Amino acid sequence: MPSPRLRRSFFDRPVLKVAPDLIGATLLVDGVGGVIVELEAYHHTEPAAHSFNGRTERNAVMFGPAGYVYVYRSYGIHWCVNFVCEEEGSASAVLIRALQPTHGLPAMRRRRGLQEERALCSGPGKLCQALGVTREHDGLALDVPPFRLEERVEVPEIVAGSRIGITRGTELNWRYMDAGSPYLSRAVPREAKP
DNA sequence: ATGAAGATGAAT
DNA sequence: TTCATCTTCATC
Repeated sequence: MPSPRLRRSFFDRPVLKVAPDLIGATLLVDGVGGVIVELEAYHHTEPAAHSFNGRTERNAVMFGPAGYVYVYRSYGIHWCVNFVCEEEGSASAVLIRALQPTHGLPAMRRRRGLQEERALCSGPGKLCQALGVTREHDGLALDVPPFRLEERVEVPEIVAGSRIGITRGTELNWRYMDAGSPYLSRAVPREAKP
């Protein structure tokens, strides 16, 4: 039987508290998805956050209430999906970086043009392609179809590290991952901490 | 109006 | 390590 669904209020608290609590939750888009095994937190006071320099057309959703989806285009090629956290106006979010595929594997393989399970959702651009997430999803609530988010049933070993592809603000408390998962976008760094 | 950089991924 | 590909945003 399915786990309880996460409500939007789950995200209405500090982004650094939400991030580790989301590891192990299941994300589905139109029934396709899997278990979140890696993500990164972006607080609006961080120079690396898209919201750091204020509201723009692209990041507008980040300035709204918690529990909504922020999708942006990366390198002109890929899509990346975030969940907005904290109270309205705070403009903080978590970037979903990797999933363990559990639902709709055939659809994922078709969209990705690959067979290898490890390669389906092991990166922010990859998982958006596998789940069919695009600009169309920007601004949607994540507790309403096509999105569905289920509570985790077991708490994995969660470790934190520094964010990937970020040159400023590299402290070891922004990237969270399931230490034992083979579906991460990158290996657990040596300096990772519990 | 223009240009430089970018929360990536795949191939070499 | 290179490159594809193009939007976004700051600056001129």
